[in-house]
Parts: sequence; structure tokens; C-alpha cells
Amino acid sequence: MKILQLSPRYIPFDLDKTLDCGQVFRWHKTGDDWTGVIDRKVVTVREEGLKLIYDGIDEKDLVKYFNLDLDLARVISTIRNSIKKFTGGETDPLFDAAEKAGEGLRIIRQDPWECLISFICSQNSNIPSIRRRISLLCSRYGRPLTDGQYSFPVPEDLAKSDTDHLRLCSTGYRALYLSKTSGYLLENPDFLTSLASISLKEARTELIKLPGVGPKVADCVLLFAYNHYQTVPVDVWIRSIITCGYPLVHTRSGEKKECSYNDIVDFCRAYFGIYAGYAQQLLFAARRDLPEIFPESSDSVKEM
DNA sequence: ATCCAGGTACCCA
DNA sequence: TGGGTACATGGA
Repeated sequence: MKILQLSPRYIPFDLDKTLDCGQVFRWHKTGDDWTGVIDRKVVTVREEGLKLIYDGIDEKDLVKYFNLDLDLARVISTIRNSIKKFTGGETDPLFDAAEKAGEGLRIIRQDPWECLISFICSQNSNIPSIRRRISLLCSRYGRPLTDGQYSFPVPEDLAKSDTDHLRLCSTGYRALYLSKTSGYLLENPDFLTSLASISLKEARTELIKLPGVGPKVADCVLLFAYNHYQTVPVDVWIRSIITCGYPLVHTRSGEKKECSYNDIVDFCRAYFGIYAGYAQQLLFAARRDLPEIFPESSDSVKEM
């Protein structure tokens, strides 16, 4: 086991929040130890005070994976400044709660392929189901590593399987998306790499062309794998948090009954600024705590 | 049992 | 562009 001292520039960092916030689905905790797979290597990590005790990976790669070099305090203060500029200095109890709930949460640097497949699997499912589904895919199509872990399947592993076989991993109707998208990536192996060197807008357009990839999945990949922090994935939780908690969003949706996906994105970008995606992730992490601090209706965040 | 979940594709006006 | 609906499956 190796030790990484969490020096001031790596703080704040919270391992539990980072690995249990719905951005990645393969890590699991036993006792104080988290176990996962990074780049086909089994990695264990635990947090003890201001130290990370870890194994299976180099310090350099660990720091990179958890994005410890990012000045998180500056990210938060940049978001705060954007809010202040937007409101003219009013308080924001929602973001206060999100900041507290997500203190030390870091958006990690995830492998684009794994991220893409994971979020195709994620649609219309809750997080426990997603974890289970991806775990099945890995044990069935990945390669066995040590300690009962499996590597994440490569495009060929999924593309060469027939759709009915993929369906056995509780993928349901998503099996066809997985089959088609992995087939495309098998034929176009540079596709995901190339997204890193084109504009955010172009990369998003390209991603959405993939079968089973719409705005939400594309935005998750852009945020969690390519670290475009201004990107705001809008799921049902974020939709209700924004529409209930920030009524101003409705002024952007005109006469429409409901805010569109882009109405919510545009508001978040205007309100939270260039780190809107980070703000989104903090709000998502706090989603269970938010109803009680909504200004008026303390019923449920889910009610519009 | 019923509703819901880190949505997308497809059809229609 | 906007609005409706089917889609498979498991969690709560």
C-alpha cells in the first residue's frame, strides 16, 4: 500500500462523495476500502484523515484520475461569483445546501468509452439498477482480473455479441443501442479520441449521432469523460431542482408549458457560469436533502 | 401492486 | 420545433 498526503492544494477531497455520486458505477466499498478498475488495473483506495492509502496505481495516475490538481476551492468561488453577479448579491440557500452536501466531491477523469457505455445503460433507470447492469456486462464480456474484478469490455467484446445475448445483462431495450454503438466504434476506433480535439459543440453533435445517445447521455460523457465543466446534463432530478428552486428559469421558456432541456441548460450557464456542470453535480449530490429547504413547498422536490 | 428511474427513438401536426 | 408514446427492467 502506498500513501498520498493530501496537501493543501488537493483539498477539499472526499473519496466517498466522489465515488458515490452517480458519475461512475463500478466502484464498491467494503469496510473503509474502495475497490475499482482503472485502465485494466485493480485499484484500492481509502481515505484516512489527510491521507489516501492506495494500491494498484501510480501516484501520478491517481492524482489525474481523481482530478486532484484542479483547484476545487477556486471552482466553488467562481460559481459563487457568477451567482452573485446574476442575482445582485442575494443569498442562494439551494446552492448553500449543495455546496455543503457535495464538499470535496470531484468530477473525475473517466475513460470516454466506459463513460459512454455506462450512460447508455443509465437511461430510464435508477442508480442501483445501473450499477447492477454494468457489473453484469463486465463479468460477462470483460476479462477477469485479480480479486474477482473484471476489465471493462472493449468495443469488439460488445459488438461481436448478438443483441439477445446482451439483453441477458438486464439491458432491456438498451441492448440494441449497445450493439450498434459498439459496432460503430469498432469500425471507427479514433472516434472518441477525436472528440477531445474539436469544439464542445461539435463533439456534442457527433456524440448524439450514436444510437442510444441523446442530449443527456452526450452531456454526461462531455462532463465526466472530457471534463467540459460548463456542460449541464439535465435528468429528472436536475429538472425538478431547477424548475422548483429557480422559478426565473421559466422566463426563458416563454409560453411553453414546460421548460425544454435547453431552457434549463441556458439558465444554468447564465446563473452558475462556466462551472455550471460542477454546480449541477453538487445539486445532484444534494438531491435528497433539497426539498426541505425550498422556499415555499416543503413537500417534494419532484412536484412541479 | 403501482410508480419511478442520471432518456431515446420515432411519429405526427 | 414541440408534443405524445413505446420501450425492458428492477428498486422503492
